[in-house]
Amino acid sequence: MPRRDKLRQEMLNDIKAAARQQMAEGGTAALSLSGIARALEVSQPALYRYYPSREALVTALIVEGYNNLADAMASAERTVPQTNYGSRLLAAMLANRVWALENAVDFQLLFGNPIPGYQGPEDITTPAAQRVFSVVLNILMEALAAGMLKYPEELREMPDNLRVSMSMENDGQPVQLPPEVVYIGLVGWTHTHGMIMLELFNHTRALLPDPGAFYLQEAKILLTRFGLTTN
Amino acid sequence: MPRRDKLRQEMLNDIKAAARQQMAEGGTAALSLSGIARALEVSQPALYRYYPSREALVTALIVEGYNNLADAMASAERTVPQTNYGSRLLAAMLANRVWALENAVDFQLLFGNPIPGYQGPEDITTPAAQRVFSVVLNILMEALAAGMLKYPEELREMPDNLRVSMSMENDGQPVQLPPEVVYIGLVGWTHTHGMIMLELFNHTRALLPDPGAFYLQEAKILLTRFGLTTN
DNA sequence: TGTACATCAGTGAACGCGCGTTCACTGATGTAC
DNA sequence: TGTACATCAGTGAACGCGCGTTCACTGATGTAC
Repeated sequence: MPRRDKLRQEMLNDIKAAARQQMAEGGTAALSLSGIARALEVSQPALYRYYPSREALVTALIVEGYNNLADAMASAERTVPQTNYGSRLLAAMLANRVWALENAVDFQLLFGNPIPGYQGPEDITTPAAQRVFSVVLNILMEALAAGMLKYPEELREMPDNLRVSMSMENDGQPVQLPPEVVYIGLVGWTHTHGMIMLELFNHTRALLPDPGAFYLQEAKILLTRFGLTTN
Repeated sequence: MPRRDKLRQEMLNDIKAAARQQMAEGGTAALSLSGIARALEVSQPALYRYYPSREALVTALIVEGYNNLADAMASAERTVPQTNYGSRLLAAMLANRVWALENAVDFQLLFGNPIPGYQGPEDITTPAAQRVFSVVLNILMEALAAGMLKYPEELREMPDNLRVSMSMENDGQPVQLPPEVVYIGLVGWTHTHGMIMLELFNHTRALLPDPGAFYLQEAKILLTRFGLTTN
């Protein structure tokens, strides 16, 4: 890579890092190009060499955020023996919480209030978002194929208005997922998401001495509900 | 009430209404005194007759929001016969979702990203927040007293780091709640909160054809987990 | 290896905008006697 | 009922600030021959 291109890559990363730093201090709404320019000691118009607008920078941060979260979950899950589906799911769920707490502003960017005046290009952000969910769905699909996944009774005859539909890319091949698998994924996602959100914004502080232990316990209970064990 | 005082009350309400209107259009971060002044066709400094600062207005909106949510849940719950604890809880849970969807910005104000530069006076906001949770806890306490609440197995011997502690005012008397009851409340709260948050910010749109049906189903399953029935 | 040109990074000045807050002031509404 | 005074609502002007974006320009880095 030519020298100039390398410097450009570094600058792109520096801008994103400064943006995150800024949001970490003043919240997601505090993201401003002028602040970034100040932090990097360049003039404000210089940033337009790298991102055509503030919106474009936000989009880049969001996409990178989804990818980082998905990577964190995937690499946590990969440390567990492949056939131990319950433990793999547990690892992914725990990684989700840890990532959210350690990257609180990124998490807010992805799952918090919509950014004022920002209308993200969905064709770019939604595939990135699906990557996160796919980490979990992949494990569920493997568990299903191995006959280790138990459909709970209430799903035996799933009413039409609950039939979740989703297809997933697997080695480039679009695969239509069984509604039950997506449903199970959603149950887990909604519950863990709620725990994370409430902990992140301090709503459970006065109640829960150890939110991590609570999270762990509920995650395990979730797994047993679908016939999966961990150890 | 003297005429001037009545006008003052109306103005206080008009300001809050305009603030909500403004946030509904541009998100919670779009709340600005100048915008409110414009909408009400008064000069900007005039607002300082009513709220000493922007912060004070935000605090008022938050407190009112918690109270409105608690009222919505409480009045939904009260339409059900008192001894039908499961149905009362279900009504409260459903009211929670409906209120969040119908008052999306208020909900964001209460449970979304912290407001930039705003450090709320916790001695004012936390009692208001507790009122919401108390609606649910009260029903659980009554169900417990009636012997209708089933502690699930995993709570038989609750480890210390899961012992949630909370006391509640009941007719002015502070009552120490059994950890198990708070725990059950938390399980319900975290799960419903996650479903609401993800639906509110459109993260489940591509997956769930009918988020309301999903919510209802999960709420019912939650109740059966603790031995409560609905009908 | 050297030259001529194209590409790119970055600057300083400027535009137009909205924001929260303070201040001295006017005029209307209420209160005490 | 009338008068004198205090309280309150609201105004216009001003302060100081930060923001995103555009523009014409300079100087450095890379490329073609």
